Amino acid sequence: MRKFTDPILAWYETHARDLPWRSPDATPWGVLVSEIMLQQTPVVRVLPVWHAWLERWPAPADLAAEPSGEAVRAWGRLGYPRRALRLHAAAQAIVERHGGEVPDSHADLLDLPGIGSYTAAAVASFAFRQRHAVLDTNVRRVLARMIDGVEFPPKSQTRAEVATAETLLPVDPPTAARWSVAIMELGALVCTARSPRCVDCPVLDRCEWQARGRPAYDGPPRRGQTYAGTDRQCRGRLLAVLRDAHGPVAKPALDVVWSDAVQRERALDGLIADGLVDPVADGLYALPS
DNA sequence: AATCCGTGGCA
DNA sequence: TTGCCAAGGAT
Repeated sequence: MRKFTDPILAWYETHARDLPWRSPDATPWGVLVSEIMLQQTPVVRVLPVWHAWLERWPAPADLAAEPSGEAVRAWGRLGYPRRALRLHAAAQAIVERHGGEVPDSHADLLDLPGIGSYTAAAVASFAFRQRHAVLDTNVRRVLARMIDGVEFPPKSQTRAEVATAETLLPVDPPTAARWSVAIMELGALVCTARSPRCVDCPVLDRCEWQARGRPAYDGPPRRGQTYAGTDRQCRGRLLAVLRDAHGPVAKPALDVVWSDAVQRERALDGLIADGLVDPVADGLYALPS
């Protein structure tokens, strides 16, 4: 397997981006925050929010002491604001269960709100230099191409993918951790979803997809997630009003951002049910306290 | 297992 | 212009 790992590890040494959560100064909390923010959100959009977040809340206890609505507001326009709520809940859980220190075990990380198998493996690897198979969208794509010779991985993660990732994982934990970030970086910078830069690939001569002539994806069609007109867009607009306001907002200020009353009420109810909005009084709404 | 959940940049 | 996609998780 070193025929794959060695060239990618060497490539990473010279091509890795200088991201703040990879700095030796980064704390486990900083790594955890970055991983939550990076879920489905590009690095360039995360960077400024991450800096502001860590400056304001340098430790889990700092965030845990704040109302959850402050986390939602500081989240800004990163998207999927339930992540902010879960990060706040995770901070509280870290204080209550782990004395305010981010736990270093995969199982304890997995028990935290908003942390699934990927994020638990990522934090254990990147913050604590442990050995875990880290399977994100980048890694899955690299493995699909390099090993299986197909352009894209299956829709949902398979056992075979996990087995492949574990087979490639170097034995030495610190080396495994570096490998995990290296193959992710390769997927992010070179083995990209669209227009991969194969000429810059350190394992081009070992890539099965390349050997087959880079055949186009022929699996089941991707479902296009139309956004315009959805509840998600409506929720986004409603929450933006509350985020940009200083205090509680009266109902009419929410009504103006979406014309379909039925959908608007459904979206608002959903936000309340999710804990993202607090109906503080008759006709008044605010971010949760 | 399939859906839902934001947002913005880009080819 | 618009579909695609970006370090997923919860239900």
